[in-house]
This record gives sequence, structure tokens and C-alpha cells, in this order.
Amino acid sequence: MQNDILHDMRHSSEHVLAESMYKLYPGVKMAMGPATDDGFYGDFELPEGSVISIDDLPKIEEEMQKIIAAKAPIVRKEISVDEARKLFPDNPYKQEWLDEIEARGEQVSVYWTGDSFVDLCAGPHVASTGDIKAVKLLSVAGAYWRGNSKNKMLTRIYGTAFASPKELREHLKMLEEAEKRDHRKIGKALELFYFDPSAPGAPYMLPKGLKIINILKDFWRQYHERRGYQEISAPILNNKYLWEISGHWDHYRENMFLVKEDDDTIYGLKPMNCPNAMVLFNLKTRSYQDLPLRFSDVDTLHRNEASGALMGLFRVRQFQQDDAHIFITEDQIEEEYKRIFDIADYFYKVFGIQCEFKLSTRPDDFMGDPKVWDKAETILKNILDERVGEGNYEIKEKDGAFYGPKVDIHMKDCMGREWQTGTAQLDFQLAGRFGCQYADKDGQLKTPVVIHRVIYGSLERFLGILIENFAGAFPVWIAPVQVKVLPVSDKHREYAAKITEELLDAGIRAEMDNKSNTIGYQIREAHNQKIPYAIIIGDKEVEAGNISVRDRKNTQKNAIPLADFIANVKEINDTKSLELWK
RNA sequence: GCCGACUUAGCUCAGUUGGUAGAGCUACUGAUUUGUAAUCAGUGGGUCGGGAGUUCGAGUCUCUCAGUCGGCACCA
Repeated sequence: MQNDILHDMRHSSEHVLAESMYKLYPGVKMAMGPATDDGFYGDFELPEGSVISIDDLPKIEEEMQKIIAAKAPIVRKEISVDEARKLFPDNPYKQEWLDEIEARGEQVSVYWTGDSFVDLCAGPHVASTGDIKAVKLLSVAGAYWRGNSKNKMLTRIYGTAFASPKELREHLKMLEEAEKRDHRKIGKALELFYFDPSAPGAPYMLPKGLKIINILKDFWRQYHERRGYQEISAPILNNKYLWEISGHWDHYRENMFLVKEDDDTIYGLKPMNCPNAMVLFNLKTRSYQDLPLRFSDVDTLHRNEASGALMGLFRVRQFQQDDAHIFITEDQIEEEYKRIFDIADYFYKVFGIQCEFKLSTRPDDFMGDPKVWDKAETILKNILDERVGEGNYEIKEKDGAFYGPKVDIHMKDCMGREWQTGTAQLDFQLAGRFGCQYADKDGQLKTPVVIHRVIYGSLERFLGILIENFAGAFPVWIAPVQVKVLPVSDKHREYAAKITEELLDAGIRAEMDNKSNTIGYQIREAHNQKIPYAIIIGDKEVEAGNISVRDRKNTQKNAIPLADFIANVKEINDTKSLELWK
């Protein structure tokens, strides 16, 4: 933890919150509550019939301020389990904690706030409630006891605390600013995509949003074809029996959209592309000399995600992955992973977006040969150590899929929430289930290993990430409209139209409005739409036969030849530069 | 799916303790022909997410369904 005192203050704030809750809601049961990276929360079971909403927070905060103003000492006491049990006679949550502490044979510690409040807690804390300098409650949510949906849902109150009111204000201001980058807001303002209540979780792509998706796809396609990937396309609907073979019917059916043709015939909308890639592998007899065999595809997938899980473009029910399934021998794992990392390195460098790598290792319910698993995990670790650096990536122990270990890439949204984008998963099982085989050098038929991999993750989610990272001001090569041509008055329209045509002929995405608005209005619009360049055409430009450019960062270049501008945009575009000028 | 909240013109939002809806922008029309972040005037446009109920009367209260938002759970 970077700042221990801040962390302690937040933890103590949580105790003050709990004490306030006991005062305001007699009968409430405090379950638990920690400090987090940017605040704290407390989970409570409210008395029968009570509800807390965000409107109740000021009242609770007021109570907290009283406790803070009293400068009550916060004191640690180590006591026996029996003593502790007597302190929380009516609280099943604390009793459950105590059961576990007792089972582990650990020392019980409690923290007293003055003599009015006590909580079971390992600490540490600040010395006095007076040390809490600035505290604010932020939101109310539901949360399952111990994170298990089979348990009772508790009421969680989120808050944060800072070393000074100024820092708290700055933090709140920062949150406010971050919200403006929300891809759902920008997507609406820039007319990129739309969600209709008739299709929850399934985005409509508007012309500009689709333009971006297509640019991402073109880039992906071109880059992968050059690196030995062969693109395929496969059915969206497959008969149930295919999903039985793949195992999805047993393990993923509740997340699949099913289509019933008649009582005996059920089809499933594909939630993943893998089974179809297996079908195509089996189309003919494969040789070891065919491997690695790389099938890529961007088919549309459907997953019936829980309604509460949906979130803009980040969590959808219909999406496209920049998918690929690579068939390899066990000996080719290292080499192929390196190739995938080469691609991933380049992609993420191009977009200039921060990402984090995570390695997920063998779970308890794994399938296959543990020796093969160990070898594969070692290979992945070594590659990550080399590429990302030892300690610079997270190892999620036992978090791999039952069929193989995986490397995931995560990116953050405007509010700091993490989303998985890329992933490269080893699969020792699927090819076997489909009876995929290749003839090896020795003439023996062997089952290939499969790598499932995506770089963007889903195009929809990646678009969301791009929007939030650039706040809608996309790099030139991605911008749906790169240049807006603005005539000062109607008499300049003819020349402006000619300029627009020349830009379009040069392969630059340019447009001009048919409406006659003042130049000030047009500049404001172009700026609000985050269009990289606005070309201004007035008397001077018509006379001199040149153009004036104002970019979205308000850099102005007057009276420059159109050819020079075209050359600039082309170079910025071709090099995928994040700058506006070369 | 679970907990809480929200859903008013194309968009962003106002609508006091229930008495049959307002603003700005957009759109349309007219005038203006404009030199760097919104030219002026006029005209349209909602029955207040859907349904049911309470009431003499509901955008405003209750129930229900849907969607959305913040979390939780889920995330092959």
C-alpha cells in the first residue's frame, strides 16, 4: 500500500460508518468492511423493513462527523475467542468470523472506538477518530455475504477519506471529469452506436462507429494475413449436437441463446468460435507439416449475459472477436506464443494504451497431464518475464480454464474498472473432443494443442476502451471523419467542395456540410465532434488557391498548399501516429 | 439474476405539498452571406418508458413489466 496512513484512516472511517449505522438503525448487523485502494466500504444487514438509498447518506455522514468531532480514541485489544463471542451476541457474521479465527488458532483482536463502539478487526487504525480529516459517503449497493450469491444480500455503503478536504474535493472533481469520458456518453454525442430496448446488450453501429470498427478490422486482417493466419467464416447457428461435443452444452448452456426448430431439433447461437474451427480442421487429413495452422475469424457471437452484467459496449450479448484458433504440436507452444506476443506488442503500442498482463495457472479441477501443464506454465512465465518483466504481471493461481493455462491482457476504463481485452489460452482438451488429429513425422496420429487467442478481445469492447482513452478524440488513422471543410460563406462553397473532392480522391475521410452556418458555429461543431482537422476556406484561400487549417488542439496553419496538408495527413495516417502533424 | 436508484419533446434538463406539461439546443420557415467555440426572428414538436390501480383529478402516490445506471454475483 502506497500510503499506510491514508489506508488506516479509511479503515477507521469504515468503523465510524459502522458506529453511525448502529446509532441510526437500531438492530443493524455489521458484517464486514475494509479499506480499498481508493476508499472503504461497509456491509450491513439492515433491520427488517429498513432500506437505505443514496438519499440517506447525508444523514449518516452527519452522524459520522459527530464521532469524528469527538476525537474518540481507537484502541486495539487482544482478547479470547469466548470474550469476543460475548461482544457480538446477536451478530451471526461476527460469530462466523470467530469460528474461523478459532479454527485457525489465531489471536482475536478488537478495536474500540471510545467506549461506545467495538468491532472485530485485525487493524491497523489511526489513533483517534479526530485523525479522519475528510470523509465522504459515495454510494449504496447490494453485495452478497462472503461474495457468494447463495448467501444473503447485504447493503454495502461505499465511501472515501482523504488527508485534507482539498484532496477530497480534488478526488471528487477527478471522478466528475472521468465520467465525461464515459464511452456511453461520447458514443451518443459523436453518434457512434446505439442500444435499443428491443435488443438489450446488442449494439447498433451507427455509420461513424462502424467506420471505426471496420478500420480496426482492416488493420487486424492485413496484419494477420501477412503472419500466416487464414481467415474463415462459419455458421452462427449450429445444431445442439455440436455443442454437446464441445462441452458447451454441459458447461455453458445457460448462457446460450437457443433456437428450436421442432421438438427434436435445437440449434444454439454460437457463444464462441472454437467448435467451428475444429470442424474445419477435420475437413481433411492434416500433416505435422501443416502446423501451425492458424484459422482466424471475426464472426458474430451471442452470449446471454445476466441482465445486471450488461454495461455499454464493455459487456454485451452480441459481439465480434478478432478470434483465431491455432493448431500446433506441443513443441511449438513457445514459438507460437512468441509470435502472438509480437503481434500483441505491436497492436498495443500502436494505440498507446496502458495494459496489464495476467497469467492464470492450473485450477484444481483441471483436465489432462499435469506434466504438460507444468511445462506450458513455465513457457508462459518465461515469455512474460522476458516481455513484460518479472513481477510486472499478475499471476492468478488456479484461475486457468480446466483445459489449459492462459495469459490475459486487461485495460482500464475511465473509472479505473478493469476489462479483459486480449487473451491467449492454451487448450489441451478441445481438439481431442473433436477427434482432431495430424500425422506426425513418425507416422503416428497425434492430437494437436490449440491456442485460442484474441488481441482486441471483442471489437465492441475495444471500441469502448478506445473512446474512453482518447475521450472521443481518436488518432487520425481511426477518426471516422478526419477533415471537415468549412466555407466562410456561401460564395466559398464551390472552392471548398473542390478541396473536399481532392481530399476524398487522396483517400482522406473528409466532409463538408450542406448547411450555411457562420464560421464560428462550424468551428465549434467540428471541435465538439473531435474532428482532427478543420480546413477554413474564405476569400484569402480562394484567391491564393491554398487552405488554412485549424486542428482540434487549436493549432492554426494559415495559407498552406493543399498538397502539403494531404501529404501530412497521409503520413500521419500511414504511420498510425498519435500526433496531428509530422 | 440480486440490492438500490433512475426513465418528462430528436438531445440536455426544469417541473413546488397530486389540479390535465416548460426551457435551451436540434428540426422546419424566413431574414442574414458571415474569417476562427453557438447570427436573428418565427413555427413545429412530449400525454410525461409500457400496463394496471388509488383518487373527483396523477408526470407527481401504489403495484407490475421493460430498459438504463451504481454495485454484487457471473464472465469458456
